[in-house]
Amino acid sequence: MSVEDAVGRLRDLAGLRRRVHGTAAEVAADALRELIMEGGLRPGDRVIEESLLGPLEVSRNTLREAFRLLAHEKLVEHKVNRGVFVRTLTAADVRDLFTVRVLIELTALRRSREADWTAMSQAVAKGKACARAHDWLGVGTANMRFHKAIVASVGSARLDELMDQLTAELRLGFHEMGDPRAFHEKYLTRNAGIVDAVAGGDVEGAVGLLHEYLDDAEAEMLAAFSSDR
Amino acid sequence: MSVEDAVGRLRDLAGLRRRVHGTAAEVAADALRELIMEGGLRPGDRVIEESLLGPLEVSRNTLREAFRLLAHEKLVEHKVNRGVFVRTLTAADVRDLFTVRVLIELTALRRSREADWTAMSQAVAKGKACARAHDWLGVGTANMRFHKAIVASVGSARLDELMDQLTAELRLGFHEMGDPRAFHEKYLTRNAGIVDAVAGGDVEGAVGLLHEYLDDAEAEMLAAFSSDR
DNA sequence: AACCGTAGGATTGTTGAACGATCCTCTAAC
DNA sequence: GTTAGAGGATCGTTCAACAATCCTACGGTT
Repeated sequence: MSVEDAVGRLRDLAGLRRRVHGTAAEVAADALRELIMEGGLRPGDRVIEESLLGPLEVSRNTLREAFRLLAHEKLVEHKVNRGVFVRTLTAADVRDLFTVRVLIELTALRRSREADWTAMSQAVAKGKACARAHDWLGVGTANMRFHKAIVASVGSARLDELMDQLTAELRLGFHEMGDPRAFHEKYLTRNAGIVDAVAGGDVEGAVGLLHEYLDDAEAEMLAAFSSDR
Repeated sequence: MSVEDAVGRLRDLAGLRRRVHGTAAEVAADALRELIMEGGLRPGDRVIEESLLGPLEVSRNTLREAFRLLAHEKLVEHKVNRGVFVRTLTAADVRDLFTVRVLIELTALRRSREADWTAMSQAVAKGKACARAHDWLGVGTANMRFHKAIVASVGSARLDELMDQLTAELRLGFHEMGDPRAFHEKYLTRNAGIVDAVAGGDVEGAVGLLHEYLDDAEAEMLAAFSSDR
């Protein structure tokens, strides 16, 4: 996406949200977040304040508040006197993210009950639908939703919030990897396997499958990161 | 602490930090955070922008950036068009905080190794020293450090950060409870028991003790919360 | 040619004042 | 007693300006 395209897209995103919610800073942060998720701003890109004042139609102070919000979500990095940069995941970040996921998701899956399984299987179904439509980024989104559903079975608002942040960070890494189909499609069937196992009463088997899933995904991301750095 | 005292303390805190750290917003946030932790601002208190501009010697925009930082740490609540308030923990918050603690700390303790135990026992020693000096808030701080040390054995930066936030939130609740000695002192010996068990090779026994500890602490806090609300 | 210090420009950090928007309170009418 | 509305307090946002800092490119020295 060219810079001009990104700027235009930003104006559209800001316009859409302006009518819906909250403060100007939140609207600006929403638009920027979406642009980053779409790939319009890539990891490592510098985000210059002045270039966004026009498209977002906010003042500099408000834009800086929006930057603070995104910095807390770890989507951008704020370097004093140097500006804001779209976050670049390191191999250490990937390892840390999966360490946390393993710790939380395995325990959450053990605690899950029947009501939680339906949310999980709905996410799998959504992923299959996206795959049939060849919407591979949609498959990735559905995969994330599946894992969020696992964590949601704990019923903790703070844990849900943590998982939201972890998935947002992981998504940054997705953009740096190659073919989205090759990366996302194969995990779809594995998710289905986990649902089947847990719904069939084999909780520990499902936990084992989930652990293998996470280890494999971590290894695949790490391989991609070490190859180009 | 009177309002005038709080304002004076704030000016001192800001002056101390101004020579050390980064941006003005961070300095202001540090000073406010410390004031909240010391009890100079109590849960439910409204924090009016204008009243802090003078003591902190920052502009309104900068102060608002500081508020954003504290809001993200959940130390203050930002209500649109109504201002910022020092956060008040609800019973639901307490339950959620302990749910997360149980999930993370039990797993972390299972993974701990000898190097981690020294950090844990150092925290216990620090707590005993504070108790001898009748510094009951220091005992509470040392208790928190003990639990942070448990989580640190996972070796995850994100988990450490989460634990920092959880302890900061819990501290808000401490201020609302009565006698700090009665609340903190008895947990000191239980921490020591956990260290002894894990160092003696009885990891699962230690995990059991930790679980009981957390359940009791949660019950005690919940009892205090339901009594006055 | 390689190195170093130094302008100069570009960008961020911070301030102060201003004005509109929103909420709360107090009053007055019913 | 309840409701409606006016007024004041406070917040949300913008704008313009200046200070502080960083990056780059230039020129001098070895």
